Amino acid sequence: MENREISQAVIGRLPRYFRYLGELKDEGVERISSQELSDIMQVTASQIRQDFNNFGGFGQQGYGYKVEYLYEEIGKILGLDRTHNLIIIGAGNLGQALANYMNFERRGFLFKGIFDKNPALWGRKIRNMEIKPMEEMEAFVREKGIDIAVLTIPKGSAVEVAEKLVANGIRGIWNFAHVDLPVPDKIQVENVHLSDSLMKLAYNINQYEHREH
Amino acid sequence: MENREISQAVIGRLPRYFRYLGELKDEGVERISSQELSDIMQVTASQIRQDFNNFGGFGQQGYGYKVEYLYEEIGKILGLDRTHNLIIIGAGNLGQALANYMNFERRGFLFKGIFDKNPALWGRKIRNMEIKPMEEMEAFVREKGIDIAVLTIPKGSAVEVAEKLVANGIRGIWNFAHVDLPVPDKIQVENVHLSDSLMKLAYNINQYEHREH
DNA sequence: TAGATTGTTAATCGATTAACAATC
DNA sequence: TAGATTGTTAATCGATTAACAATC
Repeated sequence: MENREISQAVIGRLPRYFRYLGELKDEGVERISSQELSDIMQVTASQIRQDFNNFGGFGQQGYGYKVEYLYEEIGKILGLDRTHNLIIIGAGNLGQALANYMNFERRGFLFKGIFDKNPALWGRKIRNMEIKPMEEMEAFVREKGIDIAVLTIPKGSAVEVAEKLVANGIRGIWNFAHVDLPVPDKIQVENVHLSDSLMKLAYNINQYEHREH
Repeated sequence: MENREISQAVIGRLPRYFRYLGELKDEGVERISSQELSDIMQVTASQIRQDFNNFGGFGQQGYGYKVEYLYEEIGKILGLDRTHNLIIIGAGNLGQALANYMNFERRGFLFKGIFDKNPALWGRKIRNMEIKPMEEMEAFVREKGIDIAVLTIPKGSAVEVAEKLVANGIRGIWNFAHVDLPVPDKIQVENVHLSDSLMKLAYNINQYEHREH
């Protein structure tokens, strides 16, 4: 669809646009101007128009944007019109929580398996899916065409597991392990470092105290 | 300690510095130059020096930085030298997973309570802490001096709960609900929108396919 | 003292915002 | 046609990188 490289700053805003447009659509709103959307989302109308125009004109001068159309188009840009096969590696609390979060399936992320190295968990069912031994992971990724692996394992083993995933054709890793993964450029990694996020919150709380106000 | 406003871009990098310095410290490394750290962390030495200098000089010309000292100082900047009282609101899968994530305690985030509106969960124990009814949350926040609330509830009730938290003196919200919280400026919010993160990963995976390579 | 490396200023780059011509 | 609002260029702002003088 598109050859220019879009900045990650723009990409990072797309899911939020998508969310707001989905809500507007559900409320039955048919059209919206960048200014109206600006008021709701607290970003400048200028940024909204710039962002959308990275992907070609979705609007109509003098009219604005058709909510449903824009929603669909942003969904396509995000790749939500296709399906992705996803596995979870690490069936601890967080892995189980993510497995049970049904909403991902709605967006085309198909939960295909969950693995753990702990034998005590093997065979136990989560979302009607048996937890499998880690040893079976590599063949599974290769043979079932798994696109995305969710890493919810301790950081000690994360790098090694990531290497195996890459060797077996994974395309993206959603990394909850508290470590940076050294993978080839062609593999996409999205980090969710929860403790980093909490530290940032702590900083902002304490900082506020030290400011004059 | 500091009056200039530090950009969120800088703050966002501090936890990662903290993590790497902690690892270096554990490995027994005593000193490091910005260039060496640059090689390890894959950011420019210039950025490292600029970032640290936002908070005053931590290094020594001709020598570099003392790892342990720098680690301690960044910890202080992040407010990890004090404790924060934290509650979790929503005892679903994610709330339970976070409650069980012991590591936060090590950083001074003290788990003081967990609440849910579902009576079936009341009294059940997580990390030796009984799940309490939502009705008790407001008084608890007020009386126990709770600083941080972790919101792991559906988006439908998140805004209303956030308002109650604010009214009872909360200082920061770690928001996992898929909605933006309209709170006063003095309340800090750190959003973890998991599905946004997954969509971003999906975009990058699909985008890579469409590029020439 | 000479060498190394910071702290800091200056230059560059990229992202955001403003402005306005194009056009529905 | 007049009014509204986009698409897009230009201006501004902020963040990153480069350069180098200060100094340990």
